[in-house]
This record gives sequence, C-alpha cells and structure tokens, in this order.
Amino acid sequence: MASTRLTLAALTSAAIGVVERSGFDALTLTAVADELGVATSTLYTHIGGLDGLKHLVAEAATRNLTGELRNSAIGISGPDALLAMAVAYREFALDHPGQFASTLLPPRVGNGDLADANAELLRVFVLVYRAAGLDEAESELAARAMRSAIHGFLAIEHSTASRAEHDAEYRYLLGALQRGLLLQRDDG
Amino acid sequence: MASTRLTLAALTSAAIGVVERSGFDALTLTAVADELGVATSTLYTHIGGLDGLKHLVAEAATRNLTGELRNSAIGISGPDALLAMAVAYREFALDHPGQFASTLLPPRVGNGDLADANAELLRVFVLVYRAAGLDEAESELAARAMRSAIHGFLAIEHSTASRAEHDAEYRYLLGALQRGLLLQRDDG
DNA sequence: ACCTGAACACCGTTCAAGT
DNA sequence: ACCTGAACACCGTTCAAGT
Repeated sequence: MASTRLTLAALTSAAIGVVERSGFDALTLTAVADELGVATSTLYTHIGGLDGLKHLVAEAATRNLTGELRNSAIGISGPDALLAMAVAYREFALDHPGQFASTLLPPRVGNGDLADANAELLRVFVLVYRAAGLDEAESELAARAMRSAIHGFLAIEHSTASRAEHDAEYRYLLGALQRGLLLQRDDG
Repeated sequence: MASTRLTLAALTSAAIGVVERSGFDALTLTAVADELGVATSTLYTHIGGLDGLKHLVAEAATRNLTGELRNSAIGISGPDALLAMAVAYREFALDHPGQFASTLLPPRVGNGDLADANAELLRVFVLVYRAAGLDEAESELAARAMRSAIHGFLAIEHSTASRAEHDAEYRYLLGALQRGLLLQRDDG
C-alpha cells in the first residue's frame, strides 16, 4: 500500500510525530505502523521491535535537544552561555514533553547510537566550561555535574508541569551549582 | 483459594517482591496476582488497575528510601549529615534498582499518598539545611536543589550501573553544589 | 531484500455470577 | 463487600507466503 519504500528516516519521523501528538506512553508499534500505512510486522525489518523503536525516538530526541542547546549558546560569552543553555534545556522539556520523556528511560547496553547522541549532548556542556577556563578533565566533571542537576530538576518538574512556580527554584539551583563548580578548582 | 482476605499491605508486599526480584518492568497485574494466588481481576477491588499498582509501589519505595535516609543521618552533625544521606540515597538506588526505578516515573496528578511520601522525603533534606543554619525558606530551596541533583545523577547512573567509576563524579557534584548552596545565602 | 496477513501469546479491563 | 471465571480488546512477536 505504501507508495515508496519505507526508510529509517520516515519511520523515525512518524514515531516522533506520534510522541509529539500523544506522548511517549502512546508510542506503540501499532500507532507508528498505522501512521505509515504499513503492517505492524513490517517494522521488524527495520528495527528491533518495540525496544528498538523507543531507542530510535530517544536518540532522535537527544539530537534535537542538542541542536537547541547549540542554538541557544550562539554569540553568548562565558558563564552566560550556561544559563542560556539551561533555559533552552528546560524549554525543550516543557514544549516537547513526549520527546523529553523518551530521554528519561534507562538505555539498554549496547546501543551505540544512543550513547553517541548522549556524548554529543554532554560535549556541548563541556565546551562551556572549557570556555570558562577549566581544563579538559575538570570541564568533563563540571559538565556531568551540571547536566545531572538539570536533568534531575526537569525530571521532577516533568510530573507537576506548573512552570512559573518553579522558575525561582531552577535559578537557585543553577546559581548555586555554577558558583560551586567555578570555586571548586581553587582548592580542589 | 486464598486462606485469608487480601489486604492492601499484602498486595503492596507482593508487588515490592516482584519488583525486587524481577525489576520494575516486570511489575504486571498478572505477576502480582500469581504471587498472591488470586485472580487478576481481584486486584481491581483494591487498586485502580495497573496505574494504581505502580503508584502503590512508588509510594512504598519512596517511604523505604526516606527511612534509609533518616537512619544514615542519625548521630551525624551538620554538613556531614548531607554527605551521609547522599551516600545512602545512592546505595538505595544501586541495591534496589527496581524500587528506585519506580520512583522515577512521573506521578499522575491527584495521588495524595505519593505526594505525601515525596514531601516526607524532601523534609529530611530540609532538616539538614535547617541544622546548618539556613532559615526555613532557604532550606526548602536548598533541599529541592540538592534532591534534584542527586536524583538526576542517580537516574543517569541507573542505566550504566558501573559503580566505582562514578564515585569521583558523584563526590564532585555533591561538593560543588553543597559549597554553592552554603555560599548563596551570603549574597543572595 | 522487503512487505503482508494470519496466527499466537500475553496482559489489562470489564462484568455477570457466585459466597 | 469480596472474589471468580469468562469474555473482550489491544498489542508485541513470529513466520510462511508472496513480490
């Protein structure tokens, strides 16, 4: 019934569409196959079942988020870039809750593509701390710390979804951790 | 077939048992009913389907975690109590991955019991910052910040599960944030 | 190599009927 | 009020058969 051959890109696009429209919980093989106009079993030619579909979405969502972070930091110098990125991270989580939820699930081992996407995301944070004067090793530690904190805050906020109330709390966390990270190198 | 009437406590205990043994993904109504020796439909008399079962486990796991945090901080003064609690939090996540995973899922609105359990967990952190000299409002901000950071770090670690490698990163995050939080009040 | 449709297993949910 | 068993819907997965 499909006019053209099914590609991985089309499959990914359809899956992201389902998640954007109906949330991550609605991501099923049936829903994606229906959207593409193919039989459910067709998907097995391209991906490893439901688990593979979830990883495909998680990888695409992670790359989308990374793109937003890069865009947000363009032309902003030093420590302000971190704040801009943190704001962009949060906006992604609030504007695309389905995609954000897909990045929260623990990835199974042996998924190189998803691991790559996560490494790229972390790299953006590392570059901020490099620009702030930290060396490579310390920048990696700082990047992981900041990303963990942002991730945790947004994961908890993800359930309540009352945005304005948490603005002050988010700024408080970012300010305190940023200050602590930049002090750490003086007597680490 | 059941010798006694089914209680909510017995249902919770069986559900925690399934999660401890087979992980959070294995938590199904069928598995819990089999463990209890009742029909699956019996569970609907006590809980609101699969979603209710997951919330029941999340609440029990949160209370278990809160208990561990309280125990870890007994007899430890001031800032050291925070470190002891952070270590206990991590040990709970690593020793009980199934229970920990249950606390990661976004709670639906209107679950008063789970919200209560989360408030109690947060309260333990608030008390640490009160003891460190912060006032109530600032202690609540600090508690949320620290809990978010710990939660995020452990959620990310939850997937990789190579404990020793992340020890230094965890201490780095805790040290930096703790330092930043205690400085914040001087010029907030 | 890719796609289909039928078949199967498993699970969540509802409900009339029993005690 | 609690429990059962049957029934139903939905979904993931496999596979022989088509192109």
